[in-house]
Amino acid sequence: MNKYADIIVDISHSKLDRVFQYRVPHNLMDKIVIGTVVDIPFGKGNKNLKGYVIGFTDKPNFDVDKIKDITGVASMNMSIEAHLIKLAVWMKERYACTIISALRTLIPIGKKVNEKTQKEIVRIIEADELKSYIKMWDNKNYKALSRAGNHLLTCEKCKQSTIIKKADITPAVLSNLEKKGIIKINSERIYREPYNVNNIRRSKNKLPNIEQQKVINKVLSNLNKESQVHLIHGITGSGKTEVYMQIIEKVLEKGQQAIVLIPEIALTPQTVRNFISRFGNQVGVMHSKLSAGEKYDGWRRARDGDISIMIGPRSAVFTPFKKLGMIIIDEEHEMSYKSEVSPKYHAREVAIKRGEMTGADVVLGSATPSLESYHLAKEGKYTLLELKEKAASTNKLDVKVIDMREELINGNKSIFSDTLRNEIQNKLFNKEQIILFLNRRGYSRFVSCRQCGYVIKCDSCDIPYTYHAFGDKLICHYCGKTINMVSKCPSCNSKYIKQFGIGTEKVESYVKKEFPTARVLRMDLDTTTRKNSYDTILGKFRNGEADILIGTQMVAKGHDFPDVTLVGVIAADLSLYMSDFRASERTFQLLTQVTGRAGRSNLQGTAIIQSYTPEHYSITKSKEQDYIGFYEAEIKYRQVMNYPPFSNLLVLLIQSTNEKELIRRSFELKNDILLVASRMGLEIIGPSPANVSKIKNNYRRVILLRSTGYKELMQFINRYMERLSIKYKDISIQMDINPLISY
DNA sequence: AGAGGTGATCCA
DNA sequence: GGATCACCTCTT
Repeated sequence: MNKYADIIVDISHSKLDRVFQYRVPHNLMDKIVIGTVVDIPFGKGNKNLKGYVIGFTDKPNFDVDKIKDITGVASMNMSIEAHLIKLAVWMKERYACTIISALRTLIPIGKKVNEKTQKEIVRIIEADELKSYIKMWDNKNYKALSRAGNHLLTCEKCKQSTIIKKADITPAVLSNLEKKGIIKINSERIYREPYNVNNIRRSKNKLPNIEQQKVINKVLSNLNKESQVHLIHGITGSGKTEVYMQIIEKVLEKGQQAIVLIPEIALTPQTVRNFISRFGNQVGVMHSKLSAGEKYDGWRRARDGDISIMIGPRSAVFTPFKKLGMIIIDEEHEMSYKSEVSPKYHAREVAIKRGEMTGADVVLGSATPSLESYHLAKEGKYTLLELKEKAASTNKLDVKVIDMREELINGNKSIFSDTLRNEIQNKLFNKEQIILFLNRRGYSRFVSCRQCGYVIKCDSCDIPYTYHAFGDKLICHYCGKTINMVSKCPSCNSKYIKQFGIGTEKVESYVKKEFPTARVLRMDLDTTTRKNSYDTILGKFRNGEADILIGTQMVAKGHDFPDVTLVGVIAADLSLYMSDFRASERTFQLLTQVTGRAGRSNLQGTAIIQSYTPEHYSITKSKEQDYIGFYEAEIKYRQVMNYPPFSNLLVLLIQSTNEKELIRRSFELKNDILLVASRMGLEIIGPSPANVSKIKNNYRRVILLRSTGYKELMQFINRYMERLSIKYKDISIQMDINPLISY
């Protein structure tokens, strides 16, 4: 009886996103299982391609005479477990992507890499015998052999690279020695280590406080039972990392493995160092900036059980552990957990699904949980665990909100309120450190003509240029286009050009003007383009080489600065009035996070929030450091407005280089959708211009579909979207389900 | 995706 | 008739 495999072909195209059947040759029967990556002949030229085995059958539903044989198991042995194949199928359903793009996300190795080996030289004869060899070589003037021999006298075993360097020889000399029966060359597979493990000092468990112990016990009590999601709501400095580590310790003791997700690649070095100091060589790293070889080795070590903890950003959720016991998601509210490219998956959702499939538990941790997660926790779907005390004995943070309208009335036109200026002065005098936060890079937000009001815009995007003082340039933050600063209005030729709004560069120049003796560092996208600049700036600041750190949101994330006693938020309203229903949540999270940087010192910490709308609950609740108060207010708003978590959204982003056609076709599309969608209970909003209505010469419109249930949205997509995207192939339609960014 | 086939069109 | 090319079909 012949056996046939259901195979997904490794070509990313919607037309090929279906099962193809191949015969399993008898000699490969026991080698090919669900999850095996195989080589197959495909198409008229029998082109050799990779294929992913996702199932088997005895009776193929294709003409048996036309079915070809599987060539063999693919090289590099990239096969994965069956449950990960199921996860890919689930992703196809949930995120409306192709199976192949889901599989490629799970198996992230594109090009072929070599396994790295290290050769070890072992002397297999006695020293005396070697000495007589050396004498003979010296007589014959065989200098290289003699040098190698002398080195081998001192050590019985050494690395090939060592002896080559120390004895100044070539590998040919070594193979000669091996032929003579003097040494044996052992080849050993070694793994590439992205981070240097050796010079990290080992640390022990810290004694948890009562609260931490309770949380640890609660999570551990569910190990090896049905998968459960725990949400740890822990204030900044409550010691969440220690809790994670002690949970993982027990997971490892049970012979299981753990994944730790962090929001950004930039946070990996410090997290990895932390975990290595506790768990040594059981720790691996995975992220997209690693070299192909490092990725491959890390992936293989995880799958083959050589490591037990994987740390990384969202993609690490796919780590092919075979005995996965725990997935931890730190800062679970961060939007970086959702992919912005297809498959547009959310790592939290994938983690929870993977937990269901494998029995692994999921721990979500945050000082400011996402509305979605906290809502589910309150409904009892997740265990809600609280850490309300600071683990270390630090002082309570004092947060002040300054009404900038009053400053203006009192004649203060500066970007610093009197309070902030005085506090900066104070802290500089006391040699304490300061962070100034403003969530916009560049010098000023836009440039316009005071005579005719013309705003200078990028000609490929519908967005004003941002002025950058460095280089005296105008830069489009959407397409990167850069032009020289103008001295005359391009429209009316007047020379009354003025810059409006503030960015981090401007803050820096004001700081230098008002506090000339202060040593200043700036950290934003513009100062962190080079490879290590991010760590360099942080390192300098932590070493006390600067008094003031100015930066965008990258200064807010998870850093521990024990000498910072003042955080100044220059303009808290920036993120508040964006056309995004998540603006309040984002603002509250950001303010809580950045002000928290002043709360890690033994000295009294102060945070000053400058705002033009100090009465907004994002700001007042952040001042009171009252997450629950914020949650109660925001969840009501979401309910009244029927926004997530009370509804599910599907964004159809429609793009074309032809604006008129785009408008016409987007209305046609809406009419095509109207009947079926409303019959399915979906609400249709739009089409309307996207937030940024043109990027890189592509005009953008949005149709929003809203539904109470997730299922209805998926049904809509599965039934109609494929047909519609064919009918509307003249304009591009992209889908995003429950997006975190606003279109 | 990529190979191969088909039919329209243009040129002489 | 022959070359060229846009536009399809098909892949197990």
